Amino acid sequence: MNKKVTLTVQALQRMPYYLQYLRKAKEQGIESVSSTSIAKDLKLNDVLVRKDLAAISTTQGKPKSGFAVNELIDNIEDYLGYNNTMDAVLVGVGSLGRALLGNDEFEKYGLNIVAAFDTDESIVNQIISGKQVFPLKRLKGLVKRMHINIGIIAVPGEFAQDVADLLVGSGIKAIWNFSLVKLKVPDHVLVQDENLAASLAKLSLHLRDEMEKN
Amino acid sequence: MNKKVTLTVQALQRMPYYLQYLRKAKEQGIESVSSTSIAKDLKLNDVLVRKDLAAISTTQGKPKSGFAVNELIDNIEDYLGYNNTMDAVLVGVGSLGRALLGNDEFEKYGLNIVAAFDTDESIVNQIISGKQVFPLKRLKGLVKRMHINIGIIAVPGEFAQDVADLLVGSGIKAIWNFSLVKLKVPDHVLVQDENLAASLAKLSLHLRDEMEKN
DNA sequence: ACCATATCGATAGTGAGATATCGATATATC
DNA sequence: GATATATCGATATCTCACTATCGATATGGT
Repeated sequence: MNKKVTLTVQALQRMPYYLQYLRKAKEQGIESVSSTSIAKDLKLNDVLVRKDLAAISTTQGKPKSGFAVNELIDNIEDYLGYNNTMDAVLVGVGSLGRALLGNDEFEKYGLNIVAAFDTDESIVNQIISGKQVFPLKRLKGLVKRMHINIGIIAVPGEFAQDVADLLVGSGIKAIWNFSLVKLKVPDHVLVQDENLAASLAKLSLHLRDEMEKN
Repeated sequence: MNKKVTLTVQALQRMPYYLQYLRKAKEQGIESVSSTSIAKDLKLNDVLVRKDLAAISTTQGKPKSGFAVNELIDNIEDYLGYNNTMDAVLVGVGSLGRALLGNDEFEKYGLNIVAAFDTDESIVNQIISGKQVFPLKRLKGLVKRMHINIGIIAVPGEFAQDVADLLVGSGIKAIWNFSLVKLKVPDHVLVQDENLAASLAKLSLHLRDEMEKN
């Protein structure tokens, strides 16, 4: 059973970093870590780390030694649901879609892409990275039959809303959206936007600032 | 010339959405838009939109009509540097790396990947999506000669810091980091972390919450 | 030409998240 | 076994992004 805690969005986003850090520590045979040292290595405030860990940890940290690595790892994995996998379908087998299909890291994070969909005749029925590509018209049936909860949108912006509507109509509960379009969906459906353009914008601005210094 | 304004990080991240929205409006022949309507469609607060646009716009918005679409597009593109391209190198030609190489969208955002690097002998010297893959040892020479400013890290976590060190040593000014490792770099180097695991965490939690309702 | 109203910019208020501080406590050292 | 100290949890404070409100103004409709 999971503890009934509600982390802030930001805290939640830090969890994968903690997990990565803890796993690495475990590999090195370290059995307990302090929030201070985590904070230093991850460039965070130590109180912040302590609050984050306190929120998901079943046991308290001990003065002088800190938190038990193994337990923390279990707690975080449990909280993030890395143990019970989520099934997903992917729509749009372009360059980005192929990458997502081929990314074996996702399984570690509890995501399992069971099938892909596209309208392009030349791609349909192929098997890419071990996943079959189906024609889009078969999406609804498949999603309903297999009780899939997550849809990944990797199509060009102009088709994103249509695909979203289709996914929602098929009973999907969450959408991972790689297009730049703000999707209109019912309240109970979560849209997680992945905004690569925003990252590029930050890079661009930093470079401009650096240039202007010289 | 760019205006000397400093947007907050969050505002900066919204810019690509505004841009996408405005381009679509332009396609439909719309000449002016109000911050109210943008806010409604993008699910943002109208005052927020107004502040964002005021920060980058050269002209003011007019009551009853709003902002001139064409001008706003120019302003945002100018601000985000979509017009003068940034050259980048990519390190790590795994599934993710291939995807990034193949993503033709990046060019629209001003990013141009000029070369890729990997240590895997079987990949080196191949041409993938029109970009040549070089052995990692040649990175420093190439980056220095071509004055590349951006490095993209798409290698497994355990090698990420080493690659970062190499990039920094080659004179790179910004790193786009797709690994989950918090990189240690000098102050003048910007690290932009792309945290897909965090997105998955959000999806996972939302699903769990939805399940518990029933 | 006038009026109603949508939109704007500016200022003040709110709230979530991050940080600083403090006393308590367990452990390592002597 | 006593003491010094690193670490913890709790509370208070601060910060900054976002939101709500208000008067001003230009434009479309009558």
